[in-house]
Amino acid sequence: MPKPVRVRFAPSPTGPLHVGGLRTALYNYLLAKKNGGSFILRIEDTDTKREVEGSYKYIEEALNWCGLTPDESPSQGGDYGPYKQSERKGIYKEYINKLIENGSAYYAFDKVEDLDKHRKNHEKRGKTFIYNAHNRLKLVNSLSLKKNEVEDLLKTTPYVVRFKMPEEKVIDFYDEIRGKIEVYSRELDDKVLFKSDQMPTYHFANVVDDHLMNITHVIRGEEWLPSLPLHVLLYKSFGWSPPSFAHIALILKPNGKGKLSKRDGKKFGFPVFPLEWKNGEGKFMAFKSFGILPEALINYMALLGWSKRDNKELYFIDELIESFDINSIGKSGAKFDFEKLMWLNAQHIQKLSSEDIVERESKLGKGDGLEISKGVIDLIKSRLDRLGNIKTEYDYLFGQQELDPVLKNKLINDDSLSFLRKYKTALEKSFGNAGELKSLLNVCSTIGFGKSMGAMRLCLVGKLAGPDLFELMVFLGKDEVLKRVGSILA
RNA sequence: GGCCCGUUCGUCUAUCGGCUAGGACGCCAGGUUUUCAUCCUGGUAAGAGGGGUUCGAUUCCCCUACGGGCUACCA
Repeated sequence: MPKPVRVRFAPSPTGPLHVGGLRTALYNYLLAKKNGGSFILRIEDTDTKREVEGSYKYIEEALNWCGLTPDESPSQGGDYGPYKQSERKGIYKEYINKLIENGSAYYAFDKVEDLDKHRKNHEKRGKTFIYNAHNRLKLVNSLSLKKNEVEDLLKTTPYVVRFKMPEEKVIDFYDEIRGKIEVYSRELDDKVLFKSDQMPTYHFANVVDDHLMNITHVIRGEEWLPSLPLHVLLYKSFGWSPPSFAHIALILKPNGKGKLSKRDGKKFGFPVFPLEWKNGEGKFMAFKSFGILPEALINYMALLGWSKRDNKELYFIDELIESFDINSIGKSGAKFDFEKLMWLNAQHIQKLSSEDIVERESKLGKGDGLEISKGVIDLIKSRLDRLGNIKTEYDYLFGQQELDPVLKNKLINDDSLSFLRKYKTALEKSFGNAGELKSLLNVCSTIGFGKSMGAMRLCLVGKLAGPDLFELMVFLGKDEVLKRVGSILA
């Protein structure tokens, strides 16, 4: 029997979750659900200095909003906890000692400043300083010092634990997306596994946790590809069999210069975070408050770097789970295209019932007291491509608006006023359904149907936009229509 | 600088040696809606460059260019 699929999304709590992280989470989630497996959220908070208050809560809420709810997480717990690395210190200590005992790792006492100096000197000579077999005996560590010196230093000075990278070895490893990759161990360094603050580094904690949590597939960003050989070697040093790995390409800025970053939202004028986030730099736009549906975001993120041959574009989460295939993930970085997201958003909105839209609007919590009725949505649904802007975009459905002065100048004159007067009088007598209102306008029209409609629309809307004029009249009702026309005539 | 990954319409992508290179977004044109939006129909536009391998390369190999990532006691 194959092992149950267990995948994890393992962000660091250094700020809000952005689209790149979200897509990584999504692919993990899809793989898990496709195989009836588990999706685990693990928080990698081994760098206490970079931790940002509120990040964990944000990540959790963002995943929930998108429907990517973990099966195991710090707040829900599970059989493999704790799920926060800062709470697993004892475990790492135990496992690092195993590596030291079996000769795969060693203590190092070099000062940070000394290493920096070495790096700078090498750089000056156009070389790269690599802490590994070529120079480790010239540095300060348990391989170069005598046993008693090491014991003394261990008691008196801060130390780190480094991985003992093999000297000359071809390391080959396999990535599900990229295939076989080969690297020479002499290009790699003796990475720090355990820091002087007694915390593990990413590389070490990640491998230990993935193994202990029975993770079967690691799907993560491409930025980790260069350290995959190290990770593979770590598994070997423990005598563990590694999970399978898939490194997905990064999401790029719309102009193609570098990976999409936090600040790009402001720069390009669209959100990059699911939920709102505030920090010292101010408030960041969010997909949610911008009126993007979570299912549209998920649909778009899935398609950014993954697709089926069948040309299908519109996917719901269940269909994504059904169709998802790790081998059809693309290799190259994709630029974030907000226009296409908006298009998908409109498509998903059209799939919603008016009642659903009303409910979603109310959940957006714009808290201005104005309620959006089902009638409003029925009237404008086909033209909606986002939520949250109905009251500003369709303000005339909630009250009479000022006429656009330019249009007023152009469309309101003696002729159109005389038509409006005639139509108003007729409407007072008979205000029927949309079809009847239309025929009635035709009867009253003295200046041509188009012009009449324009004048009437301007009275009701204030500009030349919006839903079908006669549907709009029915929606507003007789009194309101007469009032708005009357105020122009007055 | 070194190492690793990548490169098909403007953008997201399909193609896994036979291509008149398909779809979607965008854009343009036409139709429906006597307005606008929606919707429908059509159009626009691409395999970075140079070498191989092959009867045949977008597809396989090499080089170059370009893009991206890594090169920390950050993840």
